[in-house]
Amino acid sequence: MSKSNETHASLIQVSYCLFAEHGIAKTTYTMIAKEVGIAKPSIYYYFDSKDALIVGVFDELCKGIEFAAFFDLEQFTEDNFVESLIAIGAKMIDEQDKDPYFTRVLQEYMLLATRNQDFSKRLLALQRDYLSGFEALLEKASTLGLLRNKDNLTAKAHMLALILDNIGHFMMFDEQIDYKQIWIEAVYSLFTRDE
Amino acid sequence: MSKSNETHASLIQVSYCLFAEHGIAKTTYTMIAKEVGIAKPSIYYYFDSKDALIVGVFDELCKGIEFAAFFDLEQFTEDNFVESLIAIGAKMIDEQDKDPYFTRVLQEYMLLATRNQDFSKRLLALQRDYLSGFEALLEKASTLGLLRNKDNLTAKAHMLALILDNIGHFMMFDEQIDYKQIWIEAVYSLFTRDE
DNA sequence: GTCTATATGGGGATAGAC
DNA sequence: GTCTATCCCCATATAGAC
Repeated sequence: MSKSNETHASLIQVSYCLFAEHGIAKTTYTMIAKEVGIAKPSIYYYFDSKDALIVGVFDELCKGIEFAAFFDLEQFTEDNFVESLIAIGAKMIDEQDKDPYFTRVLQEYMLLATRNQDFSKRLLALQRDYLSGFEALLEKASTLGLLRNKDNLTAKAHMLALILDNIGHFMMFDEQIDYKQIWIEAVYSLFTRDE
Repeated sequence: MSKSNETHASLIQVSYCLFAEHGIAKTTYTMIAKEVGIAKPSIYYYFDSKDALIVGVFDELCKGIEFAAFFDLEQFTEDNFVESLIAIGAKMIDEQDKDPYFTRVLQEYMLLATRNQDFSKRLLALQRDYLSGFEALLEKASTLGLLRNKDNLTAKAHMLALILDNIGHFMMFDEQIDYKQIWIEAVYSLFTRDE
């Protein structure tokens, strides 16, 4: 990796952490430069403005978090459907547990998105990707005859998406809740199972 | 209302709106003073610092949003339980629809709370209030024999709290989802009903 | 690519008159 | 209670050498 790429990556990485710790608006070039170990004006060689840096961090944040990165429709079969769904949710909860910065920074961008079309378009696309992903998943489950009830698949799919999403929000400042159990209950509530 | 109280209330109200539109960090005394129609230093008569103003807006934000303000346990009976639960959710969704500022400002404070003990304590208490409120509600439903399944009442209660909470988040930037239907599905998924 | 030096603007906050 | 005038600081950003 060239020196240029190294510094670029370091700028993104450091900014990401500082955005989580102090918020985007209160993170300054002075703080970033100090942490990266370069002079403040050097940042302008990589990003024309603070806004450009904010976009750069967002680009990085969005990498590899689309629905398909976690859910592979093919892997779900009649025999493993419920278990797979629960396992993936548990995995996502673990990852958020390990990187508490992620949710915070994402929240920062969600708020930015309420005032900025570019961000709102991209976040909306991401959200829609998850909603339609869960819809496809439940359709497959329905075809396999695994659902307790086949009505309103769309609303049910959205419900799952909402729960998984909000677990992240809650985790930001309440560690005492059994999030995996909530996810299990949500999944069980839709699927038939021995009781 | 005295002149003093009038200005105080106006400062809170205007700040609340500006916080939603521009974010707390990017809202300045200059903007607030202009909107309220007083000179910038006059604000210091009411709030010693910007931090004090931020707390003042938060105090106002917290008024009347506790669980009991929406859910009265007494009103839930065997006959109206599911309908009441659905109706209250629908009412909360309508209110958030009418005041899109509320969720945004609350989100701003949630992020502040990740860096500030005072805010995090108070938000945590509010969250716990909702979680235990839903627990009590489901216990009553269970006693009345209305639940499909009596296991893991806590996780089920938390699931409802999560969904209602996150509907607000989603509403911030996606108006095309049938949120009331999602709430209905969530409620139905726990209660027995004719199918 | 990275530096030092510097410009410029606007933020929060205070002094003190009315 | 509200004003005008003013201070200090630090933010983003630029100029230009190396």
